[in-house]
Amino acid sequence: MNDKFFKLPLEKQQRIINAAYKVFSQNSYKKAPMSEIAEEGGISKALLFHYFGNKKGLYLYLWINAMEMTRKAVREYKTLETNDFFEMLKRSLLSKCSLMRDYPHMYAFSLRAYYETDSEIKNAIQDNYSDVSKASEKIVFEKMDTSWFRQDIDLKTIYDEIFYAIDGYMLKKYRSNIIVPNEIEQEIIVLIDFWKKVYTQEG
Amino acid sequence: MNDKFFKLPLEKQQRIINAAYKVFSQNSYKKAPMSEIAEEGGISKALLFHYFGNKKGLYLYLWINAMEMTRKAVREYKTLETNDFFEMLKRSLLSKCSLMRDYPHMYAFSLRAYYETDSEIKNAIQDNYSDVSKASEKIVFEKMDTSWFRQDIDLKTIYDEIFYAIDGYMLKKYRSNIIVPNEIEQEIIVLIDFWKKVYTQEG
DNA sequence: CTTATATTAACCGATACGGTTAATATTGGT
DNA sequence: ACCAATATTAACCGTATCGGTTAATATAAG
Repeated sequence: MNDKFFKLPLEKQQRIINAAYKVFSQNSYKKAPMSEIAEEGGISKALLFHYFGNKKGLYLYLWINAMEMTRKAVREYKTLETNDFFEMLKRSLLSKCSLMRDYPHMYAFSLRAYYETDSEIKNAIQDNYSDVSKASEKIVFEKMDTSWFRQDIDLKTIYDEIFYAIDGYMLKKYRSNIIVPNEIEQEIIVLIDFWKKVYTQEG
Repeated sequence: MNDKFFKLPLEKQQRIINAAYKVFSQNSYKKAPMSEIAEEGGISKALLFHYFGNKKGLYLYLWINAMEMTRKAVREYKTLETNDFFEMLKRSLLSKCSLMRDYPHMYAFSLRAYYETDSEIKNAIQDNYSDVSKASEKIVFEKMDTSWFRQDIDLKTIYDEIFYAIDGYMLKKYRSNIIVPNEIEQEIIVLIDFWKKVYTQEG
């Protein structure tokens, strides 16, 4: 990792790492070509190696960067500072939308990286990893106020179902190849309101 | 396409095309290697070319085969012969589970193939394509008995949400790399019962 | 105009690709 | 046991692409 990268204009930095997020999110580590990243980012391949040393260096930077920014966004949106389930869900998802505005393919990259099996990076990645989703799931079930929920349906199933739906929704967006954060934000809000209406008791 | 392929033992046929479904579902058309398919299927690469001519031939066979089998399963499960939404949903999903039993990666392949952009196959694929999901969506909204649904929430949102959740659920299963159709079938039934309870009126 | 820095075109050896071919197993009839 | 037909593959071919380097060029700074 060459520190000169950070002296580039921010817009150029983002263009480069977004290109990398995109290519690495659409291909396995091994089959994601550096040349494709360079082209997508509008720079030469040589410059990519100049900044990040080698392919592994770039990948690891992307991974650490993704985790840092995710944690930062969760903090900024005070995601964990409520015990209202739907409020927390909304903050969590809106924080992800804000990230998506700057880094449209970061979310897809993180998922793919987490399941990456290539031995060259698997170990390096899991060292720097903290299981965000499992941690948040724990918080929901231990600290959350669940008295507003319908009593006749299983809370865990509700929780699973909502996160399946979010994943499926995002998958559809990625498949369409057109990421419009404002649109996503709006549709996410509609979905959350929908869930609140459906899963909580009237009154 | 060489007709001798069909004279192979059925188990061997399935092993080969399942290997192909797997590799093509995990890589783009261009980056899915024939050698990987051969290895995964336990045969030589030369034999693969002997049966299917070339890469494109294999891919197109997989595509046509997937559509045929999907249609056949929908028919066998009498999916469209009911106007109860949840019954239809259940039949539709269970028919997919039955396919998954023999061809675990066919569903993922179909999705990826549908969105494939490679010019060499894009045209050929869309010729042989009938939009199953859009057609079924139309049927739901035109012929379905919706009087049992809760009146206070939008039907289209319910429909979208359910299909997001199914996609997300399947995505999770594929990412875990362990496809157990019996388990999936059971969990799908739980989800459908869950939705029925949540989205229909009491009484 | 000169030096330092940013950037890239061209290149390199290695590998992986789609596809072919010639040789080897395997089968089935006699 | 033999042979012919068929099934299957190892080895090969030309080409494209890969990660990574280098030497040269463009740009900026003093």
